Amino acid sequence: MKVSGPVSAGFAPALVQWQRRDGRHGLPWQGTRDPYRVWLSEIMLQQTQVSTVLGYYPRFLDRFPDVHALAAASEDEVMSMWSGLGYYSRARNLHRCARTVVSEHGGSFPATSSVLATLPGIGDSTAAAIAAFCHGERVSIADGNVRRVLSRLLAFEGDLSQARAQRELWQLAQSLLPEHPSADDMVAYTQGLMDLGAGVCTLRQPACERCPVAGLCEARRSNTTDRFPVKTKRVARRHESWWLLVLRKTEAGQLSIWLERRPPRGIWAGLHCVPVAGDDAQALVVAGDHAGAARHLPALAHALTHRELRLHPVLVDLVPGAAEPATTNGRWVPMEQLSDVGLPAPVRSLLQQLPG
DNA sequence: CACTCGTGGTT
DNA sequence: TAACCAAGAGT
Repeated sequence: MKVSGPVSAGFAPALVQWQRRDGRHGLPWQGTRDPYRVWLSEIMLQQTQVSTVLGYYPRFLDRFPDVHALAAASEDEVMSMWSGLGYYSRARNLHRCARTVVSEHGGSFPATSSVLATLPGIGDSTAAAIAAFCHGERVSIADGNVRRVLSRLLAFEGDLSQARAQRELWQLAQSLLPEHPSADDMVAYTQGLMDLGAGVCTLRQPACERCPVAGLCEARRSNTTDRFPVKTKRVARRHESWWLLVLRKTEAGQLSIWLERRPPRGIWAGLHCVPVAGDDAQALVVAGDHAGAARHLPALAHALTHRELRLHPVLVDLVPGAAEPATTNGRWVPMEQLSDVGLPAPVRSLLQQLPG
């Protein structure tokens, strides 16, 4: 699967030149070839917008300045720093990857994309990004930006909701790489693909008048940019109601919340959370003999990729000397220490604005 | 391969 | 506003 004609010859040079003049250069993870910093940014940026990562990356880097610091940390420390960023398997794999790099690679990240892709949490696209940015390897990233830019450039008709078409397009991406790039060329080219997708070749209303390769673009020529990328399948989102039992107690002037650890698989796996029940009655069973004091707070909606959650908080203040909650593997966490615990975003939000 | 996994922004 | 999706990977 290759691209021929003027597109293959002109695309990469035009993109590289454009990126150097008009692309982004001031992001916190740019201007370095430190694999740790590049790797961390790429993991955080998976399915996550730049504006969101900007609020996490500097703090995370400050707390874990290098791969050794991250490897030495506990998983709970890592999860607390990741809390709110979502897709928490990324954080667990990040931690595992740091420990693997230290224990099996002498503390240095592998230099090639193929070896990088064997590490936890690093797939083909992330491996390519790290290798291109840090070592100038001639390999293409394969993210959403690339799929959109190239599917328009080539008027690629494959259905990108299918894995086979994605692989096919990735092969085309490989054939569009600069022919004999320097390391700096690969940095500019890789960044250029993302910058073009993020700021010019956008999902809706692409700014073709600002596009450096508009003259090569088949979708532009045929005025069909809105048909690409082709995706047929839709996300099926089912609705569920969850009851969140907020158990609260005061001991020695210390206000605490009862938190459990979520199961190792599924939604919010491994995070801390208030007890979750499938209905109101189950929540009150967990609350035990204090259910009478339960206060039902207004429900809040929380959308995940495949589910639409309706969360029903039930607040119970335990009296001094009351029996422990009827749950296992839970513990009391003082309100002041919630910032040190990995919590789902809606749960953290809920606990921060409880009524007195 | 199809499915699962968070959260926030955009239209 | 419900739908779509963003620097994807693991199972």
